Amino acid sequence: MPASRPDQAPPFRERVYAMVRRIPRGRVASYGDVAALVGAPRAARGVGAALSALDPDDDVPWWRVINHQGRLTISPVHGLRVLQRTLLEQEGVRFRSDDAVDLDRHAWEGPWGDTGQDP
DNA sequence: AAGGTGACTGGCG
DNA sequence: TCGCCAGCCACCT
Repeated sequence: MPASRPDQAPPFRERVYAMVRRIPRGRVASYGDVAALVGAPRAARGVGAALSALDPDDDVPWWRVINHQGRLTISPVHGLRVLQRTLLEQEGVRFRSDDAVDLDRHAWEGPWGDTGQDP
């Protein structure tokens, strides 16, 4: 048996993608929440960087990740911010008059109950 | 290999 | 309550 396993844990980005894929339709999570769920509670910016590196073909629901205030902090270039809002609204996510998502109503509580696995 | 960047946050005035 | 500032982390030259 090998004495060491340096590559046991998947790369940061892969863990982020795997977690974001588990966010249910019509729900949202903050960058910080996702970071904490993948074991890097201070890497909120890293989550944003990981999502910005996604290809259009990837089946990762990146639009369900917003900032902790419920606002869309994605770069407005290329119409991405508008796209994100459109996709969320199509899933039934409601925005308040101040352009923030109603977190009390749509915030994802985490993977608990998703598969019955407790941390 | 060292420095710069960004789809973040929390703290402070 | 709101805006600004500095800290943090992963990734790319």
